[in-house]
Amino acid sequence: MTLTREDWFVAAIGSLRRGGIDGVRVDVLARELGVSRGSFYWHFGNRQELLEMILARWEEETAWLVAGASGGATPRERALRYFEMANASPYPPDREIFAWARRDGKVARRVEAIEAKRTEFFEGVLRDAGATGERSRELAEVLYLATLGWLERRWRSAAGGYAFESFSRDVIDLVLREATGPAATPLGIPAREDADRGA
Amino acid sequence: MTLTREDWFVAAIGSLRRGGIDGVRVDVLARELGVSRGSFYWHFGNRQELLEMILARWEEETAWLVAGASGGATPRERALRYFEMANASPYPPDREIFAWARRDGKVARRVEAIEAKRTEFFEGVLRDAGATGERSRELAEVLYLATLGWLERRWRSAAGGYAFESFSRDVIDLVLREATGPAATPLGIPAREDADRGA
DNA sequence: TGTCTTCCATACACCCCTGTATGGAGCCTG
DNA sequence: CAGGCTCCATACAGGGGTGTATGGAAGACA
Repeated sequence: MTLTREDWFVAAIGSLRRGGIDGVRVDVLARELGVSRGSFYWHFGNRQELLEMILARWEEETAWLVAGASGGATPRERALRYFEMANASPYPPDREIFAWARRDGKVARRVEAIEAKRTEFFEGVLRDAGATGERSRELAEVLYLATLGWLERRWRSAAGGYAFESFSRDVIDLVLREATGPAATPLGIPAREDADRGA
Repeated sequence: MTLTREDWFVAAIGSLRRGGIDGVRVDVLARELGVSRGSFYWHFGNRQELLEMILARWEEETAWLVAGASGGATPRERALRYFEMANASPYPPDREIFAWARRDGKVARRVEAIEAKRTEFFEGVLRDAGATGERSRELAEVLYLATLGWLERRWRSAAGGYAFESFSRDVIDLVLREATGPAATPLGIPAREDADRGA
């Protein structure tokens, strides 16, 4: 019944979900696993090495998402699959990685690179749906930000009873309608600021 | 040049932005303010009292947002004002409060109560725009989640050059079009799952 | 001028955490 | 069954953090 490096990693993900990156502490994990810290320092050089493993594993998530979602037949289905997979992802949670990135510039740069790949995926989806270059970039951002908002809020209250399936369909369809639509005037709204600075 | 309780609070918000709630440490603040921890323990009973002050101050933000945004003439303008104010809020940052809530059930409950007020506001906006009861709740959630996504991502890369003004206008108009539209079939999309489980 | 109040410094006890050094139990292998 | 390898326990040093007790400086006030 000896532990593996992966066992420590799994326990670390649990601590990460509960207490953020600062909650990932080797003595806490050791107590949780019922062993001493001596075991940890055999499998890992130090705590930082475990944190690096968490970040590296998280970085792999996006390739997994994009590969899986790309199997969808239509643009709508590809976006839908991405949402579904992100919602049931087994990887380290985005929220805690982002919180970590806020406190560590090196992490922030790596997170930014991964997010570029994500929006790139949505951009392709929207181009396939008929959006032009500039507009597909912006709408891709809307789609991606919607997933972030959802993942941020879903851990409590299921977003007020609003089911994930409904939410993802709503957002995707709202954006896709815009992408496939005429889009002469951006949104059927008077082109610039007309009724804005009204009062 | 003596310090006030508010001075400590302001310094705490700075630490909160940089290091999350775990980064709010009295000895760090003391070094930052150039005084000893003895000063802190005169103004506050303990660290927890400072954290409570942060949360209480954050709770006040929503009333400020709703009151300010309610001055808008049209539903669209009210939503737009909410977005603008949230984007330039002087209150403790949502992101860090949410991260805190993930680690503390008591905080989570208070956050949930505040979020209910926020979605309630958007719900009213969408009802004013013509959405029915159930639909206004769902679309309100879409709007709110979009603000969360934005606030999560804006700290880096300005969301890929996609300006806040464009983003907020896009999201609001997308949702408002849906709210004011016919909405017989929810989104101009075949009512239930038709092309979904296709391949 | 003496005293009282306000605000902060200093010092102490204590806890939690990291990293390292060392030893030891158990298994595998010849 | 001797030796080596794997995995973990124990013990130590050290840093960083909280909270408390006590003293002290500086102004208000009579």
